[in-house]
Amino acid sequence: MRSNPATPAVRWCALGRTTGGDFEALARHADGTASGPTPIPVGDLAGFVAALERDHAPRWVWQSSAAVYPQLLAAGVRVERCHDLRLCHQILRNSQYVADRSALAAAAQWIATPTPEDISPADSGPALFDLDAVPRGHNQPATLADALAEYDRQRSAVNDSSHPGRLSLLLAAESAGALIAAELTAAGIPWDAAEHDRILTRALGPRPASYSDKPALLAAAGARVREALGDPLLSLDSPPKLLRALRAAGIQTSSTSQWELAEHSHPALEPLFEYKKLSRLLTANGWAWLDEWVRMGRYRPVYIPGGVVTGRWASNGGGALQLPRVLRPALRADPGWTLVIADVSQLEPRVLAAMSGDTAMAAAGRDTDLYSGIVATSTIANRDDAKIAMLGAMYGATSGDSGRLVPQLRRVFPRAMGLVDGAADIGERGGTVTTWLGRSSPEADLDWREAQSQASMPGATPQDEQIARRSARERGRFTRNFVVQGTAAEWALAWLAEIRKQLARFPESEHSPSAESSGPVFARRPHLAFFLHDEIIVHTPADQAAQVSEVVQAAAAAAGNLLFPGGAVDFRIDLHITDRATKA
DNA sequence: CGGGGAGGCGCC
DNA sequence: AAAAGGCGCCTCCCCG
Repeated sequence: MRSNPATPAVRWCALGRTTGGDFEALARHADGTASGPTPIPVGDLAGFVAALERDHAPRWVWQSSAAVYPQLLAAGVRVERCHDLRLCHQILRNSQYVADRSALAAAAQWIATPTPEDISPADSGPALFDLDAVPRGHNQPATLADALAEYDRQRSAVNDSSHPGRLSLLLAAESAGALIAAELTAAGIPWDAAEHDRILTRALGPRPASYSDKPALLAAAGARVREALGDPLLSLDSPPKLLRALRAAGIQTSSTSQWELAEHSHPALEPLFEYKKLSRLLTANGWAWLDEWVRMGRYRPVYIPGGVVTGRWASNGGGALQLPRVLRPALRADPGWTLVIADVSQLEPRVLAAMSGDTAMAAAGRDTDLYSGIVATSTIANRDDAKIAMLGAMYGATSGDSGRLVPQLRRVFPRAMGLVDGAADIGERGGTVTTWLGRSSPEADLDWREAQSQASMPGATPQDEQIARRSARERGRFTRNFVVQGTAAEWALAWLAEIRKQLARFPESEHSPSAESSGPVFARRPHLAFFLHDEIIVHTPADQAAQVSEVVQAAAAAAGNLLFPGGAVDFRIDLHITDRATKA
C-alpha cells in the first residue's frame, strides 16, 4: 500500500448498488471531506477496488462480504479491511452492550443474507431459490444511501454503548472473519484425491463400479451382523428394523445408537459397530464426496461467519467442519509447499480463566497443559478427570463422572466457576447473556416462556412443572456454554485476523505451478487454508514455513492481549510443520 | 413425490 | 428418554 500525495488519505469507502445494477461509491477522507458518489459500472468494480486499495487500503463498507468479495478475489483483488454491515448489524441489534437498539431493530433489510446473484445479476444463471419465498424487503441489495445510513446507525450504536472498545473490536474481528472466509474458499484446502482414495480402499475395499454397490468390506461387516442376529435379510440402514432385530436377539436396548449398545454384550455388536463406522465413512466422505467436492487438488467448502448463534462459523458444502480424522492425511501440501498446522490448547478453559479473572486457573495453565496444571493444584487425581470436570463445568453436566467432579473444580476455581454458574442462572430465569466482546445470546422464545408461565399458574400439573424445569435447565446449559464458546470464537477471530495481516506482508515466493489452484491472490504466498474453531492450517511455500510458524505463535499472544490486556492467561499453541495433516 | 423430522454420528 | 454445549449432513420414513 502506497499513499498518493496528490489526494488526501481515504479512511473508508462505502459501496452500494444502483437500481440499474451498477455500483456507487463514496469515499471518506482523513480530513473529513468526502468524494463521490462515484458511479461504477458493474464490470469495473474489481478495477475500482484494486486501485483504491493500492493507494489507500481503506476500510470497505459494504453490505456483505459474502456477496461481493468472492468475485474480487477471482479477479485477483485482495482487500485489507472491511466493515461487513450485515454481520455487524446482526451483532449490534442483539447486543446488550448497546443501550438503544430500536433504530437498528427498525432496519429490517439488514437481517437477510444476500447471495452473489444479488450483486451480479449480469451472470444470469438459473435461479437458485424461489424469489417469491423471500420476504419482501429481505435479500435486497443495499443502495449507497442505505449503506451509509446503516453505517451511521452502527457507529452511533457503538459509540453510545457501554463498551465501545470491545464492540469495535468485535465488529472489526467479525468483518475480518468475513474476508477470511471468502479467502479460504478461494484458496481451497489442498486435497490429495489419490490419498483419499487409498484411505477409502483400505477401509472399505476397492471402489465399486456404482455408488449404489456396497464396497466389499462394508458388505462383509453387514453379513457378519446378519449372521450373528440370525436374520439374513435384515436392513442395517433402517434404525427401526435394526432395533427390532436387536431386541429379538435379546439385546434390551431402546435405540440403535453406539453409546447405548456399548453397554451390552453380544456377538452382533462388534461387527455392527464396524458396519456403522464404515457406512458413515462411505456415505459422508466416500467416493461420491470426492467426486463432488474435490477439483484440481482443492476442496472448497463455503464458510459462514457468524453462522452459529455463539459466533462460531458454520459451513456449507461437504461438511468441512466435520471432516473425520481418518481422512486428514488427504489434506496435503502442494509440491514445494508445506502445511503449518496449529491449534490452541484448551482454548475454552483458558478463555474462561481470562474473562473471569480467575488467577488460580490462569496460573494452572501457565507454561503447561492446563489439565495437568489442574491436577497439580487441585484434589483432582488425573488429567482425564481434570478434562472431564472442565468440560462438565462448561457444558453444565450434573450427573455421571463429570457431574461428580465439577464440585471439586468449584472449590479450586471459584471465580471461573462463578462466571459459568452465573450465566446458567441467568439463562434458567429467561435472561440473556453476553460474550466478552459483546455478542448476546438470543432471547428465550415464546414456547419457552409459555412453558415457564404455565408451570407457575395455580392449576399447574406436576408434568407442567417438570417440563418447565427441564427446559429451564436446558436453557441454563446453553447460556452457560454460550459465554465461553462465544468468547472463544472471538479470540479465534482475533487470532485469525492477526495471522492474515502478517501473512499478507510476506514476499511472494518463486513460482510454483501446482499452487495455481490457490487462485490469483494466494498462488505465491503463504495463506490460510483451513480453520476449525481453534485450529488453523497455513499452506505455505516450504522455505517460508519457519517464519509462518513464528507469525502464528505471535498472533496468539497478540490475540490474547487484544481481548484481555495484561496477558494473565497464556494461550498456548500446539504447532507442527508437515506436508501431510496426519494429526498426532 | 418433495419436504421435513428423527435417528444417528462426524467435528470442536 | 436422556447423559453435557454448538453445529452439518447422511439415510430412512412419514406426511401432505
